[in-house]
Amino acid sequence: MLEKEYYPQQIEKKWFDIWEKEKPYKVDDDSDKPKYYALSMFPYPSGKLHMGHVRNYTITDVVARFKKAQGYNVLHPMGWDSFGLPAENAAIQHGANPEKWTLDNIEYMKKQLKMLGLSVDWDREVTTCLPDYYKWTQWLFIQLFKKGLAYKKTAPVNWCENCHTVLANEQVIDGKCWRCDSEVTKKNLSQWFFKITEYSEELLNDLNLLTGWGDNVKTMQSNWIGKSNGAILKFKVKELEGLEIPVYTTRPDTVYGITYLVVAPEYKDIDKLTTPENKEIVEQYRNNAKKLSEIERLSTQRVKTGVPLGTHIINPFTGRVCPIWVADYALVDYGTGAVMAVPYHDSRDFEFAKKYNLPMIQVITGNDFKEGECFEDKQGKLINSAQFDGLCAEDARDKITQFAKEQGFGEFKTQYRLRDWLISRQRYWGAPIPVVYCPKCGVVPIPEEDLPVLLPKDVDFSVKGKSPVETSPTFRETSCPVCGSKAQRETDTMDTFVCSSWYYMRYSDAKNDKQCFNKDLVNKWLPVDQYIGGIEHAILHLLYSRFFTKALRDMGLLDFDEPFKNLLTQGMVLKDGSKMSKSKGNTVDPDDIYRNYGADTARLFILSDSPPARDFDWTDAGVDGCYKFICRVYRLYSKFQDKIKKDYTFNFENLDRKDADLVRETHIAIKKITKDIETEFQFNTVISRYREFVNSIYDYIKDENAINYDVLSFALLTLLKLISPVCVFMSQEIYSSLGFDGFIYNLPWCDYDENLAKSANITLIVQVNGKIKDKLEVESDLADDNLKKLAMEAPKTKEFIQGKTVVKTIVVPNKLVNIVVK
RNA sequence: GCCGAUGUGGCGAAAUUGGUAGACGCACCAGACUCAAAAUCUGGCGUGGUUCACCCCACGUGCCGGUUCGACUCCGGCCAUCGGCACCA
Repeated sequence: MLEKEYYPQQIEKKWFDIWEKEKPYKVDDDSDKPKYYALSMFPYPSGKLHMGHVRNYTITDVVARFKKAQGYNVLHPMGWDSFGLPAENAAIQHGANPEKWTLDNIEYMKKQLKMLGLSVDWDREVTTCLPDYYKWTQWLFIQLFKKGLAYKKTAPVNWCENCHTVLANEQVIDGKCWRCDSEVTKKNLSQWFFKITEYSEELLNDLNLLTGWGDNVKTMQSNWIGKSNGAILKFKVKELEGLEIPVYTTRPDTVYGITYLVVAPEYKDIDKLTTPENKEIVEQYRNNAKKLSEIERLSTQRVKTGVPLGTHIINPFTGRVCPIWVADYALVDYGTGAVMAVPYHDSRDFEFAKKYNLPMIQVITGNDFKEGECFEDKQGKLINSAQFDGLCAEDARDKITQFAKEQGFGEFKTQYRLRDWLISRQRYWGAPIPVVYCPKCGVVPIPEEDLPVLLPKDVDFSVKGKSPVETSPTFRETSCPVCGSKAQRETDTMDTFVCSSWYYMRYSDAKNDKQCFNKDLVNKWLPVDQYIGGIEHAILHLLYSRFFTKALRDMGLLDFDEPFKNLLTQGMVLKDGSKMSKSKGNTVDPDDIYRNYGADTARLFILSDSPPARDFDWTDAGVDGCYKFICRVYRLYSKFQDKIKKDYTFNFENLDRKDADLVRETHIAIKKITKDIETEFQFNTVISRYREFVNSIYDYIKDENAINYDVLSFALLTLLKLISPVCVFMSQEIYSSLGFDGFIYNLPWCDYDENLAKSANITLIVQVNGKIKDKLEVESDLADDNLKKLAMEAPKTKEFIQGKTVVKTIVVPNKLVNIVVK
């Protein structure tokens, strides 16, 4: 029996317990239904769920339930991105154990997720910080290492002093650490990298395959990869026999305008290139450059500086001898670290040349050319360029590079901005990098049978200035797996983004203790059909995962090219116009909402108002409104629970007008709601349709004596299924109370009849010269001639066309008639 | 500077893809019920004008222009906000 009023707390608790026991969401790998993989970006177990999580997982859950109802075998898993700095910081600040801290948080948040009513198969739960998972992260590292895709090198890397670790380029935002916002400096260190650059071209090209991704994310990735086409040109050094300086340029068409050459302060041959007289000023300049922070160094505002080295290059095209300068506007890690300077046609060179009185030569001309100003036009014509004079710049770029290639001092070159992914971290709470350093054998990976390399527990978090792993008295000293002699273990751990680059594959075979996953299962379930999460991972996680997929494919571990077929980046949850955050004090605790309104209200509200991709403004009034709506729906069923017929039957042809209209409304509701979910997951309009449909039903029952209970039952039972993906607790409660067995989750989606999914009457718009003059209620599906006749005969039409000539009449079936008069 | 997204009532938004602009909701206003309040139900709600009971007219989707019988929607040119990239040669 349904209560008269709706009490979410009792009802939700009841179904929480039943679902926990009966596991209706367990997935069957062997089902012969078509598969559908719905995935949310898994959470970091920070302590408590926030509204961003609620929004993310509710969207995915509704998608999963809808697809299930449509007959798919749906995989909807959940897990924990559970390595990372906050756990370690809690350890340092409060003396907590990172593992306990993390697992406690997981336990709490897991309960919160279950209370939200997610249709998750918890038997596939993945926790990246547990050895049964990170064993396979380590195994994958070793496979990458064997393939040459994981390597160690000494390089200038990003260092965050506050977090006391190195960072990947992707984790440096505007020169600052992505986590703690403190300034990042460069350090020369030996670190582990993944060779993501090996896949630059494919990562860029395959963006075209991702038709289910938004342009915003694709452009961000494309910008990040930063492909440019140009040439390498080699310049002989006049004073040093045999030494050449290669430069990378996208403007080989301007070679005849070179007047000097610039190398970065860290350029490798800089000592050789410096004459004894210039040694002192060059040393001084380089030392100053070293002191600059990344932010200062990369600022476009800064005045360019530099000093001459004293040596010169010979331009092979002109024979011209040009001085070599060191200047920090040249970057050591892009191109070759050296730049050919063409002041007339590059604004940076122009600024520099003006400051130091270096000569300029014009080699391109065009319409907008102004004497004495930098001219960067890429479409102009060449002048002062010997046999290339008169060519348009675009052609000249190819011809000049071709010429250089034939002469042996140049070649075509494609350059990418993307750098290799730095994955080692000097921190404790991560997967240990599974290698040892042997004085005889060098870098040796741990044999597979010895995995996992467990994180040591005997560590001291209070020691400053080094990784806690290094404080373990037992971890570091070991023996070489190859020769058995004394060796040292790597104490760095992996970036957490390594763990999250393959978790969605593990869900396909989460409990496998023999392999990272079975190949058939990963090929069966992946690619992910719908991935949903925040835009903040547009580059980081999504790019790394794409790289992992391609690398694992090339190792033969799987057979697809892209991990995520469709991507929905949901907007932020705002309160009072700004992002919910603890520091602003404008957060809303999901627990409070559960307690006061129930999870169904939270689910309904977070989907209402705004489309998923846009930001969503949380308001207390909005929550109230949704709660009222849920009660309004519930009352319909509690009022008619004795009258609702499970086996309703009626013949549409024999129905009264009023009853037929409700049947039509019902078909219209199915049609529109289905369409709105299928196209772009427009849940805000789905919820509008619920309300419209409920309003129609309330209209229908106004006259209690005129109710046809077969028709009403049809409407109410349809509404119940339509609303069930969103209001999961209430719909289940009503379903069971009405005497149905099992879970409404397993009930198929509703079908509709196209002929009945439209109104019997339409409003015909009558326009004269495109302006609305009248609206007529007419039967739908009338022939054009009939509509025309009706429109012409309408009294208002006559009034407006009187004394004028009808030039033409446009009829849009079921919509309008436009009469054009003169 | 380059690239992307967005721009519609007091607010969140909708618009069958070229055909009634503002569905649905929030807020607000009025009425019913009540001793009263809450809850619930009914109705109103873009701007201006004219009459002021209802009708009618003009304007209105960031701005300017174009195409069309008809434009939030298509085309051209701008502006603003947000986001990404950027001394990348």
